[in-house]
Amino acid sequence: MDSLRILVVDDEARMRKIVRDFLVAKQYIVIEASNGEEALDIVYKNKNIDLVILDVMMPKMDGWECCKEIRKFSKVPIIMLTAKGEESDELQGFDLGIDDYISKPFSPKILVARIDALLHRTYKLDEVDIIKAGRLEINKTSHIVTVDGKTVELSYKEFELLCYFVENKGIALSREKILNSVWNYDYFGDARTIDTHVKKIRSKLGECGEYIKTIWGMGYKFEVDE
Amino acid sequence: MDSLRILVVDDEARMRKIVRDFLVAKQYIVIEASNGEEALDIVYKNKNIDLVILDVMMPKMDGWECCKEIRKFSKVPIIMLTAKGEESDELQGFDLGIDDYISKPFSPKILVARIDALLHRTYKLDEVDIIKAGRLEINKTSHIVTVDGKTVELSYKEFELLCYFVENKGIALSREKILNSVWNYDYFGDARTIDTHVKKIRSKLGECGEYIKTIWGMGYKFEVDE
DNA sequence: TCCTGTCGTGATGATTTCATAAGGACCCCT
DNA sequence: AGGGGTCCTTATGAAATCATCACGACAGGA
Repeated sequence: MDSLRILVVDDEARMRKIVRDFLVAKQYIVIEASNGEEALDIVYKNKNIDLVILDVMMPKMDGWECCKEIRKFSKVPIIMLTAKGEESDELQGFDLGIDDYISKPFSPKILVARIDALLHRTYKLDEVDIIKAGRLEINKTSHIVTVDGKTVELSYKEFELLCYFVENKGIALSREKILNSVWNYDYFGDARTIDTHVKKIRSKLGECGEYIKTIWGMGYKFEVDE
Repeated sequence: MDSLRILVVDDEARMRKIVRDFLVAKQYIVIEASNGEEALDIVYKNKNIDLVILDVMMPKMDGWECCKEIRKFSKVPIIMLTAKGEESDELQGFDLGIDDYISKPFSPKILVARIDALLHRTYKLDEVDIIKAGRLEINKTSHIVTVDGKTVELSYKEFELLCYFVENKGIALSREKILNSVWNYDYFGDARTIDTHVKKIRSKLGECGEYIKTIWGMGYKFEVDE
């Protein structure tokens, strides 16, 4: 994932610096604005801003106002920085379309956690679903399997079957169970078709193919040797 | 696996509908409650609820309170729906015995993914079926037998037979009974075949083989010496 | 073409049978 | 009572039989 671009809007340079330092440390790209109008301008011209951190208290155009304006043309996630005692403003904030708020003073942990959470919610970053097993890595999101980092080409069914094995590692699986889970429940074909798929997966995975164990008279089991 | 039953608790009908639609699409059975007390009642009376999705903000009895009450008599997995900015409550939530939380607003994918993950955590692991007897351990799920922690390779029939013995430890079993239980009822071969299997199991189990006692003129009995 | 599923074959391992040895129970005889 | 014989049961090892699996090849379909 490439670095995400975060716009920090605050009239106090000191505050911007604090926030920037935390974010830069977390590999984000930070753009700064010292007032609402400038922020509006930047968001408008740079369509690639991924998140806006907006201070409430600013001269000329305050945070709420700025937020309202941004929402007229953009759905970029916005986090508001509110000073203490402004909790009553929360509801207003949510109505205006902010996605989260952080009360000052805040800890760096809170700041980064909230940003991460919001970015995840918004861009669904955490849906990346990776399962590792020994030298094997399965990325369910991108449908990619690697052995020692090298990509292995699997067909759709092979991928499904492998996922099922890995998700049930250590469990002895009968052919019937496998058929019912990986194939549609209305599939009544030959259970031997599993053998064929297992064979192909094993050969494609190379040495990792041995992770799929045959349990004689029973079925298969996925297990990583120690 | 049959359809799992999920209880959705939220005072807003609109919210319940959103969640319900996603879950029904995923083949879950959805039960609804519009407040904490109702939820409590449903969980108490229907022991077959497999998961509870609980909104935090509810009139009368809120989510935390409801969770605490449910935990007094049930271990059913609970996912909390928290509104924005309630992240600080997280820790409290986990103390109260919730299993996961999802911040609003959430994507359907997140919701379903978390539910799936939690159900797997909760019920898959419970499927692990381990029987211990002296220095012997039988893992029925992964079809593994160990003596003093060392794996012993048993064939399918041997495994079945050993399980039968262990599950009936202390009970004298006639050959006929064993045949009828471990072999298919339509097997009419020689009962001597049991002897052969017992012999193989005994030798494979080493010293633990002595757990299988011969009862002269009768059959066998599994018993761990003190 | 590539994916998926089916089939036949030989190899492998599991199961059963069989022959024989070993062991226990019982009885008779001293 | 105890030794020895006999009968019946169980243990053992080997051989025969049987079932399952891996593999290659192929067919139908997207």
